[in-house]
Amino acid sequence: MAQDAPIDRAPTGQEIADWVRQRIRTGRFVPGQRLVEVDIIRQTGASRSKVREALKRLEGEGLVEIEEFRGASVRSSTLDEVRQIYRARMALEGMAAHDFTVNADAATLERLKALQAQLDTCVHERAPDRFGRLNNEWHRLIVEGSGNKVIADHLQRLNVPIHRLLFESFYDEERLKTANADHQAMLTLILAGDAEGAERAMRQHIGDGFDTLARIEDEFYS
Amino acid sequence: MAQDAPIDRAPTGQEIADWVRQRIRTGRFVPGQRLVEVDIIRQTGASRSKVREALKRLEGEGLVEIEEFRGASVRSSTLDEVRQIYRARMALEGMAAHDFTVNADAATLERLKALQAQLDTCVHERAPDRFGRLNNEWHRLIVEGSGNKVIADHLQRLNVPIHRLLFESFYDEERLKTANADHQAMLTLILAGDAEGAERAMRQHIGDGFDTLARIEDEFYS
DNA sequence: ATGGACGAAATTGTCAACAATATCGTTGTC
DNA sequence: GACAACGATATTGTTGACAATTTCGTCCAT
Repeated sequence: MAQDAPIDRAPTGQEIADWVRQRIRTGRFVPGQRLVEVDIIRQTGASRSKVREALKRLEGEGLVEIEEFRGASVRSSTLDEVRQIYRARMALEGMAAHDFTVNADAATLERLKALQAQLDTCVHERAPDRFGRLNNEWHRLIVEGSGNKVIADHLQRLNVPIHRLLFESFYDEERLKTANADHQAMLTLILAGDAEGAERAMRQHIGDGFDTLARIEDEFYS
Repeated sequence: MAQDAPIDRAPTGQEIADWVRQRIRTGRFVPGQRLVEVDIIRQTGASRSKVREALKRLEGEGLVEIEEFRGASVRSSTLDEVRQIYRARMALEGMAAHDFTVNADAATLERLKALQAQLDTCVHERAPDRFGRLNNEWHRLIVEGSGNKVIADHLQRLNVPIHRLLFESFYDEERLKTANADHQAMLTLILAGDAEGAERAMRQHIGDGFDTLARIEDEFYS
């Protein structure tokens, strides 16, 4: 599933960008780490122009930082910047939840119900890692099902730098339970057609997610 | 103020991207128009690598479309895509209005009041063009003053493809009046510290903006 | 040992030439 | 006149070599 190996044919700039993004998400490229062109060339088999193109693209997305004659490095986010990202997520994903309630078709609703059942299982089995993955799918399903590609695109960009953090919280079992309860409540609101309720719930849910995260970070740094 | 002439020293990729963006905003590059590398080189004095870098960057922002061996052209938005953009704006700028109410300092509030006074004058003098410019400043002040740079950044990207549309509506005098009334009402809510009220008002205001636009487009195309 | 000066190596930035492809006008045929 | 085949031109894609700058190790004086 997750393509992580070098690519056989000559990769396009977009593919290299994807490759780097993935490695940032999975934590193989950590914040501050320098991204040396030759290394990427060796690992992907791409030409230098393509690598440089990809790095420029990633700079545009705010994922890497490029200094003149020093090259690219993975940008690190302060806690305050993470807070700002979460605030943007609250706005956009809240809107997505609203529009999902209005627009989602029957098949998508079924998929959401099925996903919810799987998430419930994870809670019972105390499987935070699997919960994290399914949780991501759950959120993505809402966003894609809202029918707003612009919002989906911006949310995807917002999520990359915090991707790893999205899993952190679920090792706290209390948080895992409340998060799942949030999802169940949202599902009920969605099925009832209460778009504004779903939006409020989504915003609250994401806001709580950040609060948990901030608490963890505080403990970590104190 | 608006720098439109070629640049003297060798421009950076970012500067060329800005240059192209500006020309798209001001309508000198219209949707569908092809952006030939040599032309941009001639007009900016930049090297080809830089121009190509800039175009790739703009592609990443969704502003231009690049086809293999056919080059870059200005992307055109369908009415539905504009609707999606407005929906994203409602979410993000609504959140910005909320946070502005909580975070804005006294100096910024004064600037907002001054701007509002200028806008009132424009309504009296029936100056839709000036109103459009000041209106943009008004919205930007709210966003910048909210203290959330992430949201500010995403909003700026959202606005570029619809920049010209933002002026269209104000040639309808009715719209100009209601828009200004909206601003006044929002200012009152902000000064009263009613963050949630300000957010609701902002969302309503932007939603109405799109409705007006959609009506104009409908008339235009029928 | 510490710190500075120097130079080699590593890394990024720039440019120009060439290859691949698309575009457009011309010609010839029906 | 319509249309296909063809070639000339224009345009974009790719590569490699070279320049500019930083980085890092070495040597030397204190």
